[in-house]
Amino acid sequence: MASDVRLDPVDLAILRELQNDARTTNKELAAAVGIAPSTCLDRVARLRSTGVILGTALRVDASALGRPLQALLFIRVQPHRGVLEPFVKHALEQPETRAVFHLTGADDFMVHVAAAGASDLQRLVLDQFTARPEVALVHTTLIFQQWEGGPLLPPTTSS
Amino acid sequence: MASDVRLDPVDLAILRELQNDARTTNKELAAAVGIAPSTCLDRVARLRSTGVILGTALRVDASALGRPLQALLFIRVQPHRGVLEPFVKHALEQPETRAVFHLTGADDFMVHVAAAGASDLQRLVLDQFTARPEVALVHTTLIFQQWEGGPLLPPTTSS
DNA sequence: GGTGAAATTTAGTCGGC
DNA sequence: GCCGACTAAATTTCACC
Repeated sequence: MASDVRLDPVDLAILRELQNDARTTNKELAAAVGIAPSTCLDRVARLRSTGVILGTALRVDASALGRPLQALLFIRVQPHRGVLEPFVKHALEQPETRAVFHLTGADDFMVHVAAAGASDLQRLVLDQFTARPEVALVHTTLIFQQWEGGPLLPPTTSS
Repeated sequence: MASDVRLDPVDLAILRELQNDARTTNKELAAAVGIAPSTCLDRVARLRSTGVILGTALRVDASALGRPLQALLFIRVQPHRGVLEPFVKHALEQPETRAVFHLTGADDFMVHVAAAGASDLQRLVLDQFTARPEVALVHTTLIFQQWEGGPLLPPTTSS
């Protein structure tokens, strides 16, 4: 549903604009990319239906919500198929979990969490991860600061 | 600007709704949380002005945009103040970069990237990171799959 | 701080090019 | 595929509680 979609320069301009601010009105968006509002509406609808645009997410301040301590948990699980799905499910059920990554390498998973403080993080790691039977090892790293990259756009091909 | 903001149950309901779908109309949102549309507009505006809501981001499919290979780069830099800012700036300037994290522990930074393929990733790591003088070591891990967590909400306090 | 109705802006539809 | 006029629905303002 989302592979090899043809994106012309106008589509790319739309994606760039909306990634800066997904609340941009269709009218402004059309003016910014140089097409009529009705055409712009079609373009965005197509980008949605083809799966290029997956949705719009609210960016919230974790500190303002009382979760100022963010960390990465690197986790090794027992090498059996069938433990992966329950593990991921359990990780996603924790309110502190922001994202889960299944990785190559020595550590099987990385879980990005936002905790209320050191004691909350300690409880999360020990009770919700280390204590689980399929979890072999948890290594915790704190996040000092983080930055978001610019708009995600296709690689520039010289074809 | 964003610390110790008082959030009542209505605010939390608004945040939960909008994190599910940031395009929810104000009318629907008001109905969902049980207040008048105009009141709801005030609430959301306050959440924005107080910095709880930082913005709305478009979620795009990296594969659909021709960047199907995502990876984490763990990077150690020379232990001198003054190298951090230029390094972060350079990392964020790469079109493949999705996010940059400054970490505790042996590795100073983790850079989340989305590449067009193995050769693009190789070029990125070698030419844009390993080649830089302040970079001491780069360790690359591929991402098999990733999941997003649920809505980020304040910890439930029993006060 | 919350509300309901009015005024304004926007999204979304449709026939024609 | 793109445009421009039209309809429907939304946002936003405001006087009042």
